[in-house]
Amino acid sequence: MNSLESDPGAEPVESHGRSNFIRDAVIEDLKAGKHDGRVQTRFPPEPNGYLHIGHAKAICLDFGLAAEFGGKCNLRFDDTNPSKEETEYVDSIMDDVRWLGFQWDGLFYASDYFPQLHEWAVQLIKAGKAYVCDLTADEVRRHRGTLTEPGLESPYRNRSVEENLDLFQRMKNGEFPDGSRTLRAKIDMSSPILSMRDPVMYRILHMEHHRTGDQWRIYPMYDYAHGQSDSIEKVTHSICTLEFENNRPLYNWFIEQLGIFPSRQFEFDRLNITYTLLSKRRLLTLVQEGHVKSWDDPRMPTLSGMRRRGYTAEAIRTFCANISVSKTNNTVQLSALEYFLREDLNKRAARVMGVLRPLRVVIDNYPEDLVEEMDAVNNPEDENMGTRLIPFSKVLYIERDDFREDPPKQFFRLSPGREVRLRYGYLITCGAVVKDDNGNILELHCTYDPATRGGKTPDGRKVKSTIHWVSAAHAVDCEVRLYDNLFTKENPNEVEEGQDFTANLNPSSLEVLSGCKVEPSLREAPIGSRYQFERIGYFCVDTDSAPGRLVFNRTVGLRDTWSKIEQRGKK
RNA sequence: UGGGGAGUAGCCAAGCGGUAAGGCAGCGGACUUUGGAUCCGCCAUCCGAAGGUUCGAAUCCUUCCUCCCCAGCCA
Repeated sequence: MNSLESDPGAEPVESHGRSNFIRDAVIEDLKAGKHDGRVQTRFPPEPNGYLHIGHAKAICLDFGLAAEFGGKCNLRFDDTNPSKEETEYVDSIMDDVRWLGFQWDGLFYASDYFPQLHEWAVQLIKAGKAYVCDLTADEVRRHRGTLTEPGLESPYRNRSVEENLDLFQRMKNGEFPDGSRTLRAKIDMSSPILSMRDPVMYRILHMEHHRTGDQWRIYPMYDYAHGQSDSIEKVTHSICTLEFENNRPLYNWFIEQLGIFPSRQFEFDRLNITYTLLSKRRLLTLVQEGHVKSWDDPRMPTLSGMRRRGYTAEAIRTFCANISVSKTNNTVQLSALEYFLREDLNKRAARVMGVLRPLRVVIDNYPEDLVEEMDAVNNPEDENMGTRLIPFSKVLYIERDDFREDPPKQFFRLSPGREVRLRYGYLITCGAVVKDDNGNILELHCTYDPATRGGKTPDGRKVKSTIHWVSAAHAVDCEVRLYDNLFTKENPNEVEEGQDFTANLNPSSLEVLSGCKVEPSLREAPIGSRYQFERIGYFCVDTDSAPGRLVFNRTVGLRDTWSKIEQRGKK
C-alpha cells in the first residue's frame, strides 16, 4: 500500500485567495489586531482510517489559510480513543498530507497532552466543576433527558472534592473496571444544549494506546481534549465541520473555566460528491467486507486510492479551491471533480497510443518487411515535452470501436470502402472484412496511400476521422483496469427499508482488460507515470506492475462527444 | 418537539440597501492529424413563501415553509 513514493506531488502550494466566510473572519481578526496578527490553524485527524477527499477540503482550508497569512498549521492526531486508532493510519495520514503538497509546522498528538489534561481535570474537580459519577452508560443516557425535557442530576453530582479527588485518582490507577465510573463536568442538566448536560470528560478504558502504551487507564473524551489541545498549541482559528457547532458552547466552556488561551472554533460544510461515500466508517466497511481490495483501491475516494488511480495533488487542490467553503449542506457533482482532473492531466500527461480492444488490420499494399519510424508529438499543450518515434508496419491493431461494418449516421470512423487517417501514420481505406464461421470479425484488409506519410494530405483532401493504432510486431501487451462509479446511486446512502449502502454497490465498477496493446515507448514505463492514450483517456501505471507485466489504471476518460451522440440516437 | 445551523439556476457559489459574479453540467457554433484541447455565443426579470419598510430589497423587519445537526463512556 502507498507505494507511490516516486510521486511526492509536493509542488509548492500557491494560495488561491478565494473568498469564503472563514477567510473573511481571519481577515477581520487581523484588522482588529487580534493575537498580534498571528494566524494559526491545525489539521486534527483521528488516526482511525485513511484520509479521503473530504479531508482534502479541510486540509486545503487549514494549511491554505496559514500559508496565505504567514501563519502556522500543525498536524495533530486526535488520538483519545485507543480502541479505534492505529499507527498504520498515522503513517498513511502523514503520507497523504505531504502528497497533497502541504508541510505541517508542528507534529503533535492529543496523547502528548494527557498529563496536562489530567492536571486540568484535577483543577476542575478542586473548583467544584467536575465530579466522578458511578452511573452506568445506560443510566447516564436515561438521566440525560430528551430534546424537549431537561435531564436529571446524577446522584453522585454533589460528592465532596476530597471524595472526587480520591475516586479520580483510583480511576487513573486502574482500580475500577471499564465503564464503571466516569469523570463528568458539572454544568447544567437542564440546558437546552444536550452537550452541556454534564458531559463525560474521562472514561475508564483498560486498553493499550498506540503511543502511550499501558500508561493510562483513563482516556479523555473528544470534547475535553480538543479545545484544550488547540489552546495549548495557541491555535487561533480552529476549523472543523458543521456537526461540531453543537459542541462549540462546551469547547468554549472548558477554555473559560480553565482560563487558558482562547482558541476559537469555526465550522464549515463537509464535502459530499455524487456516487461517492465519504465516511471513514463506511469506507472501513468496504475494505473489511472485501467490496474493494484495500484502502488504496483505485475506486476508493481515499487520497491513497485516488493517488493510485492517477489523480494529481494539483487537481485535487484546484477542485477544493473551486468548490469553495460555506455552511450549506451540499453535494458536488462528480463531473466537477473530473473536470479539474482532466484540466490538469491535459497539461502534463504525455500522449501515447494504446489499443484497448485490438482489431487486426493488414495493409495489403504495404511492403512485407518494411518498418518506418513515424514522428509523433508528445504533448500538443507543451512543446517542451518533445517528440518521439513510433514504428509503423504492415500489420497493425486498431480499436474495435473504431470500425463499424454498418456505420450509423454520424459515425465517421472506419467502415468498408471508407478512408480514415491513422494518426502520424498514413491514410488507409478499408477493403475486405474477414470473419470466422460465427460472423465475428477477425481482421480487416486495408490499402494505404504512400503519399500521405505522417498522416499528411498533400492534395488537401479531407478525412472525417483520425484513429489511433499500434504496430502489431512492436506492440507491448498489457492489462488495463477500467473503473466506473463504486455506487449506482447518486446518493449511495439512499436505500430500501432493511438494506444498507452496500446494496447500491456497482457490480461493474471494475472491468479488467487483458491483451491490450500499447506502443513500445511504454515498455519501461515506471509505476505511477501518467499518460493520455490518445482519444481514450488518461491512464497511469499501477503498483501491481512488474518488469514484463504492465498494468494500467484508467484514471478518467477523455470527454467523449461521440458516445453522447450515439446515446442520443438510441433514445 | 428544545437548541443549533442553512435555503440564490440541474450542481457548487459570489453577493452584505443601488437593480443577480464565476465555475461545473447543458445547448449552439468556430477550429482541429485526438469526435481531445482551445475559442465564441446562449443558459435566474429573479434570490424558499407571503406580507411590510424604502425612491430603490436577494440584501432590513415580520410571519410562515423546507432541509441538516444534537439525546456515544465515538470523533
